[in-house]
Amino acid sequence: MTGSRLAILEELRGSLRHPTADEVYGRVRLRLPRISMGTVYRNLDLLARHGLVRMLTEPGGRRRYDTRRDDHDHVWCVSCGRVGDVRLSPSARPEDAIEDACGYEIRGHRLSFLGVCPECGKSCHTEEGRGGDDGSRGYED
Amino acid sequence: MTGSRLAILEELRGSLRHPTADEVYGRVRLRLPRISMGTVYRNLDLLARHGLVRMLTEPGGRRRYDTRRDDHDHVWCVSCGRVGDVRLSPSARPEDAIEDACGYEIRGHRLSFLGVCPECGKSCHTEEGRGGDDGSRGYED
DNA sequence: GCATCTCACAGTAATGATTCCCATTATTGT
DNA sequence: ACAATAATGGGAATCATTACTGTGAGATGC
Repeated sequence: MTGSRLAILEELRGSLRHPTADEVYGRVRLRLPRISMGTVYRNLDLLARHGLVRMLTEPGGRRRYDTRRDDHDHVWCVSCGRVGDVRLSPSARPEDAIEDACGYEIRGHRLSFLGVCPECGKSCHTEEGRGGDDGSRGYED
Repeated sequence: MTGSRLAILEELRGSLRHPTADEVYGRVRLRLPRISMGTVYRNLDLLARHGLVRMLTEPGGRRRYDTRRDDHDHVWCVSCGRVGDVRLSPSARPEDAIEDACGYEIRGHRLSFLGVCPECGKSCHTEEGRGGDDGSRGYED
């Protein structure tokens, strides 16, 4: 755990929102003025890979980072872009419970599963993890 | 509905997968060799805005397009990147039902809601749709 | 103490996806 | 047909992210 890595993690933890890499860069630079964008990306990726932060992909493609590690989902404001956290009770139908949980007026949702397709599952069994590609995106969310 | 717009929609409908803009471009260019990337993006966006296609954002950020208009969710293979469609019965717990529904070995999911946050909801009522920004991403998914 | 090794780093160039711009071309209404 | 309007092609610009390269700081061994 190097100095810049720690600074990145701390800034991320101190942030209420779910900052983009660029926002993290801006904050960390106040402490370490010589830090570079590459270092921020490298460390965010590394922290995500080790499960210390969660990487989110916003509708549109930009990435955001989250230090909450418990199981929760997200609400994106289609107007201003802000991101909130939500926890749903397991039995509730998402759309029904969500408005109460976060106060947003819900317009829709995205539900995507990440997994291994039957073809890849087969080749994994025979080739035993060809290329280590398997699960390389498991830290994304 | 112009010629290129129709060609884009037809190629999209003829595609089994969920192609990226670049893949759509490649296919449409076989028919209309002079079409440009800008036209593809402009029309995909326009078709999405009108609800004729659905825009997806893959983990990592690239966009894909889908012509199925019924309510369904997606499975992404973390190994090869292919995307599948799934329909869940409304009462089922996603993770439990999903493996049967698509044959993927599920490693995780992304659930995000798109909505209008309380602050934006308030200013909408008073300013009545300031800038038409509201809902500009409502066609995303 | 000194040579060496290694790793993270800053700085910068390169890439990939998407958007913007503008002169030209197609489409539409009359 | 003709003017008004909208869409297009081609290329440049932008944005987010990744890759490359040389440097320095700290660990390791002698």
